[in-house]
Amino acid sequence: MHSHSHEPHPSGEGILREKGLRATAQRLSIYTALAQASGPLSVEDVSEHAHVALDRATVYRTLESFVGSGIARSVRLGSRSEKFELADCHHHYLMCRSCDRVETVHACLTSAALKAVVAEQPDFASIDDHTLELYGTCRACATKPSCV
Amino acid sequence: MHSHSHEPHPSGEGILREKGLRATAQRLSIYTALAQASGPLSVEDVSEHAHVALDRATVYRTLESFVGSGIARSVRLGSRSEKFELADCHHHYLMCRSCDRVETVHACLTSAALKAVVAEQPDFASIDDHTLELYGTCRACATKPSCV
DNA sequence: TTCTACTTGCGAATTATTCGCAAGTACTAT
DNA sequence: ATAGTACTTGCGAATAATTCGCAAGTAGAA
Repeated sequence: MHSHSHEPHPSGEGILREKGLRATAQRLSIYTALAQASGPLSVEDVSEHAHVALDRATVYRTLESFVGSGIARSVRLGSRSEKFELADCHHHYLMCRSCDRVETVHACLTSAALKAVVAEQPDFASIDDHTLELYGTCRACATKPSCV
Repeated sequence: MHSHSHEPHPSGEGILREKGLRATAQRLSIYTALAQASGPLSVEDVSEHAHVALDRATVYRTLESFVGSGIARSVRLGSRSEKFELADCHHHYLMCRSCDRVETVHACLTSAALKAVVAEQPDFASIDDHTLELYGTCRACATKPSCV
């Protein structure tokens, strides 16, 4: 509600310029849609949330360039189509097998835990990123007796 | 090369019966293809490696039933299409960003490391599985000066 | 303001995945 | 071994997801 003092996310235009991408209305709109989303968006989701009309190919190409320049990342949480989110914050996902609810986890593995996993892999020089997806049962489903 | 003493993997037929699936030539062939593969296979890979002709829809349906009954699992290592592997052994993947090589990691996170990640998630009752994908640079690429 | 390279929209082409149905066959109980 | 039934398969077409080529539009540099 506080109008235009300073944005929660750094201005989309600044981000795009920084990465050497031209700041078009379409790109800014796609960036804003991602920034305001509560989770990863599919190409269709992006089109629905954007405030300008977007051709499907434009959305694909834009998201591809966002991923290429490190602005966004692609995730595939079991859905048929690819989804995208801003890459500004590393996190993981918790998924309930019973109700398909997806929760974001901001905690992360310690570097010691990661090192332990790759200790036996002599072929890898360095690990610089990772994804972790956790599957389980959320409390609501666990207490429901109908849920086997 | 030792002919027919006893198989490395339990007989496909036994596995299928155990899960309540009819043992057809197609299913056994698909099971064998997965068992002999060195990594996850796409639907097309399965068709190529199977020793009988397989209709595409049959491969999709069979893999779906394998996943449903816990024989196989589906993985999406960045590829456009879904891939499948037998679910008989939990493991993770290490991927080199420079050469796209994918290596299997048999070590796993400790339960303590996992607990630490979900410590702040009051909504989840239990975690029963997880996937972990590691991105980095393999030694070959790290020593190559052309590799930035 | 002009120029040029980068972008977009459109339409069509590919690729991935699913569906409906008739014919085939594994398994069960004779 | 045989027959019956439910589950599977192959085929063809449908749907969904993603990519491509090209002409017109536009951001940003000069």
